[in-house]
Amino acid sequence: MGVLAFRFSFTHMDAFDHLRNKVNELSLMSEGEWDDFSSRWTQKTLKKGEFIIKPGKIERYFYFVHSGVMRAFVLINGVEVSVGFSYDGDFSGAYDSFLDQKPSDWNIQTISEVEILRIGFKDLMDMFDRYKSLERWGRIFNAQALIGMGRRQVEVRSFSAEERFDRLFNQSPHIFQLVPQKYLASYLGMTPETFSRMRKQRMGKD
Amino acid sequence: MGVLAFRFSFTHMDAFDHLRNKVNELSLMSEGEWDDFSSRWTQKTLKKGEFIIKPGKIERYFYFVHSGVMRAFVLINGVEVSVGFSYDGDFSGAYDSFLDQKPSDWNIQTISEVEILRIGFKDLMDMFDRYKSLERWGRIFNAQALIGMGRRQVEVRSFSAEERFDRLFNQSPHIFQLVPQKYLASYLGMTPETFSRMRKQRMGKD
DNA sequence: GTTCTTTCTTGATCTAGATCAACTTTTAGT
DNA sequence: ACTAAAAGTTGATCTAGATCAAGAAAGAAC
Repeated sequence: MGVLAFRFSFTHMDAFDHLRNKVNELSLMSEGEWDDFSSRWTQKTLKKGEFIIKPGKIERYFYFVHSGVMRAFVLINGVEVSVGFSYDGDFSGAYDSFLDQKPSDWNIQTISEVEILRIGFKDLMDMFDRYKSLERWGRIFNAQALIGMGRRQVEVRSFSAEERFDRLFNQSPHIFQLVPQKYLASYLGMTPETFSRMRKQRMGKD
Repeated sequence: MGVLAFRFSFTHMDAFDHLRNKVNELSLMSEGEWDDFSSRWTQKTLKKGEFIIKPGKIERYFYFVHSGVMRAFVLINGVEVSVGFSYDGDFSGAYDSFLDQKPSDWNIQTISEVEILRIGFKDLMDMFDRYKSLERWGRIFNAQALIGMGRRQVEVRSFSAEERFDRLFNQSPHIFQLVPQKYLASYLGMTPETFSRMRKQRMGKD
C-alpha cells in the first residue's frame, strides 16, 4: 500500500512536472506563481476513442497531454478531415471555441489511452489577469502555434501527395507507429488507398 | 501651404489613430502607455511592387497596414504560393523570422501603393516587457491569427477548387477588385487558367 | 480461440484540374 | 500616344490521385 501510494503520487507529479517543464520553455514562472497556477489543473485519464469536444459544444477546458495521442478533425460534407495530432507534451483543445466560449466546429478524439491535465476557462483567464509571466507564455505559445500552422499550410499547398508522404515520413517517422494510417492519409490530404500504395512502394514489409 | 500642412498632419494622425483603434479592439491601453507605444512606430509609404521581406533576410520590423494591399508568398521549386493578403487595418510581417530574428523563407510584397507604420524588433519586445496590456494584446492577436489560419487550413483541405472559388467570392467579393487574379488563383490553390474559367462561368462580363 | 467489425490492400476505372500552346487584353514605361 | 511586357483568356490534351469494388489482415468483443 505504501508502494501504491508512492506510485500514484509519482505518476501524478510526473504529469505536473511535465507541464511545468513545458511552460518554462517559453516563460519562467516564480515558485509562488507556479503553485497557484498548477493548483488550477486537474488530472484525468481518457480511454481510447473518447471525445473531448464535439461540434456544437462549447470547449470549457484547455488541455495538456501528458501521454498518449489525440487527433483533431472537422467533418465536412460527411468527410472527416484530420487537421492535427497532439502527443505527449503538447497542449490541445478546440481553441477558437475555448477563447470566445462559443460552440465549436471541431472534434478532438483520443487515439489511444491518454493522460491529460486540464484547466477551466475561468481559471486560465484568471491566471492571465494575475500573472504577467503567464500572459507572456500565452503570447509566445500562440505565436509558435501560428508559425507552425503557417509552415503546415505551405506544406499542404506546395507539395504533391508523394512529396507530402515522404516529408512526413522523414520528419516524423514515429507517428507512423502511433497513428492509424487512415488518419494520417486524411492529415496528408489523400485517400487511404493512395496512402497505402505509397507506403508499399517505400517499405516492402515493416 | 497651410492646407498642405494640414493635409500632411491629417494623414499622419490618421494612420496612428487607425493603429490605436485596432490595438484597442483587443486590449485597452492607458493614455500614457499609448503615448510611449505609439512613439516607437514610424510611418512609411511603399511603392507598388516593393518587397518588405525576401527569403534569407531577417525581418526587423512588425508592420501595420494603414492603406493598400500586400501579399505574402513563398517560392517552392520556382513556383510562387500566395499564402495571404494584408489590407488596411491588418498587421503584417514575416512573423517567424521576426520573432526569433532568424532568416525568413517568406516574401512580402506590395500589390499597390501602401502606407504602413512599422516598429522595430527591440522596441516591440521592450514594449511587451514594460506593459502587461500590450503583452495581452499580443497574446490575443496571435490567438486570433491562429484561429483564422486554422479555418483557412480547413477551407483549403475540404473544398474543391470550385467551392473555394465560390466561398471566397461570397465572403470577400471586394478582394476580386483589389488583387490580380493570378495571385488569387494561387491563394485558392489553382492555376490562373482554372481561375479564369470559373470566373467566366459565374459572371459573363464585369 | 472464434466471430464480427474495422482497417488495410490491390486492381480497374474515371475525372478535376493541370499543363501546353496560341491569342487577346491590360498595364507600365518612355 | 506608342510600344513592350505582363496578365488574362480559350481550347486541346494529359495525369495525379480519386473513386469503386472486392478481398485480406488485423483488432476488439465475447
